[in-house]
Amino acid sequence: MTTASAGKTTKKHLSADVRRERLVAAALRVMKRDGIAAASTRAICAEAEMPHGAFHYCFRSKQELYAALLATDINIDLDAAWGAVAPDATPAGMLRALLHAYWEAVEADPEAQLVLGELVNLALREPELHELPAWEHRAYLDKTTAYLERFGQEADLEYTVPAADLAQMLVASFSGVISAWLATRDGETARVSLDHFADLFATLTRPRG
Amino acid sequence: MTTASAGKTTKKHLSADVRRERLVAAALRVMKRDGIAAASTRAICAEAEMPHGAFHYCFRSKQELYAALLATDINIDLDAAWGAVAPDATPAGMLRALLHAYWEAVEADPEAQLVLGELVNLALREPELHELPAWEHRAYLDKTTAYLERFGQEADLEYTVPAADLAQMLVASFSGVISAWLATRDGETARVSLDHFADLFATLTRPRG
DNA sequence: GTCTATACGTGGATAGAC
DNA sequence: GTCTATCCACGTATAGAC
Repeated sequence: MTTASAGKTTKKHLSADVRRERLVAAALRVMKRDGIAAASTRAICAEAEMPHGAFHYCFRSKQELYAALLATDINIDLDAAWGAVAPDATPAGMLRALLHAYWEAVEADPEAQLVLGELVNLALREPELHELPAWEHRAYLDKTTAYLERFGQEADLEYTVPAADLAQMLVASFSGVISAWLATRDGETARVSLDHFADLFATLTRPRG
Repeated sequence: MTTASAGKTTKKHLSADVRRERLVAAALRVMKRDGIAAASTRAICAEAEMPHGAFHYCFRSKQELYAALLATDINIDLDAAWGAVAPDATPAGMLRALLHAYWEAVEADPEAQLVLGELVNLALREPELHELPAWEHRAYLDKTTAYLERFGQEADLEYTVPAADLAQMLVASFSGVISAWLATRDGETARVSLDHFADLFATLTRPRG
């Protein structure tokens, strides 16, 4: 303690790491609320209750913030969404439950999907960020594939196409339903589509042996 | 002819309508090349070889240009893509041909998909533009539904789900495959997904009677 | 390490000459 | 109707005081 203000609950002298975290969180809030275009470095610092100058000793550039945002898991947490799904139903019922669990998370936070879309679009334009959407997509596919394989073992099922192919289709159809829903906000239609997809994907399973 | 320069091939005194067209076309070129963020009114006017001031007596604001862009059919022309598909194959073969025809158009012009995504994301944020993606999506669904019904009649098929539901799934799965491909640029995987989808959707058809 | 002030470019939009 | 010059707000980034 070299100063006399040791007892004050001052917010100064935060480490650069915690500042980075707060800036990332603040950026996400601003983007969800007002869109990525409104998330200037000034707006983000204001949201984080930091002076504007703080930005550039936490990030060398704004692109670095974008990269940090894409590295955090903005997307739905598959483990959380699928953790509660009962593992002993029929394949069709199982897949329906899976998709509905995921869908609830989407409808609970539409802004997250909007921001994710904006961020991915932006990254696809910047050569330095282009690999990030690819990585995120790959991670999603891997998680889905692993889940399908685990489920196949537990329910004593096998798939008539490679599990990776089925994962691709699951992810693609879900992503497409989200896009449609963001435009129309018609949740009923989205659910109908998901149910149909679940029934279709169930036809790609059969008892093992 | 009130001036002495009657013989010159001057580009002046264009009607506001043709200027609007040229600005919209120029905007699309700039966006495809450099992304929507780089498509400033200045850049667009330069691309259209017009002075910057021309912009604001063709459009009251930049939002008006966005609206004009979304009104033009940036998306794949379904009639053109599907016109060449042979109508006498099996349902699965027919659907494969359909999806492949569409997919060729996507891979032939990836930038169009990037711009479309950027434009839709932008419109979803602006209350005044929010209805445009909904309209475009609706138009796409209607066209797909009409096509499915026509195909059903010609091939003497019926669908085990409403044609509108099937159209939703076609559009959603396709849109999802595009998203994945934009991130990964893995055309082989995209085609595998599309073939699987075609086979699945074929199971939703049966001979009429 | 922290923050203020500022530099510098660019954005959309407009006023007013022609 | 057409175009030039300009306005003003805001973007990222940095210099330099504390």
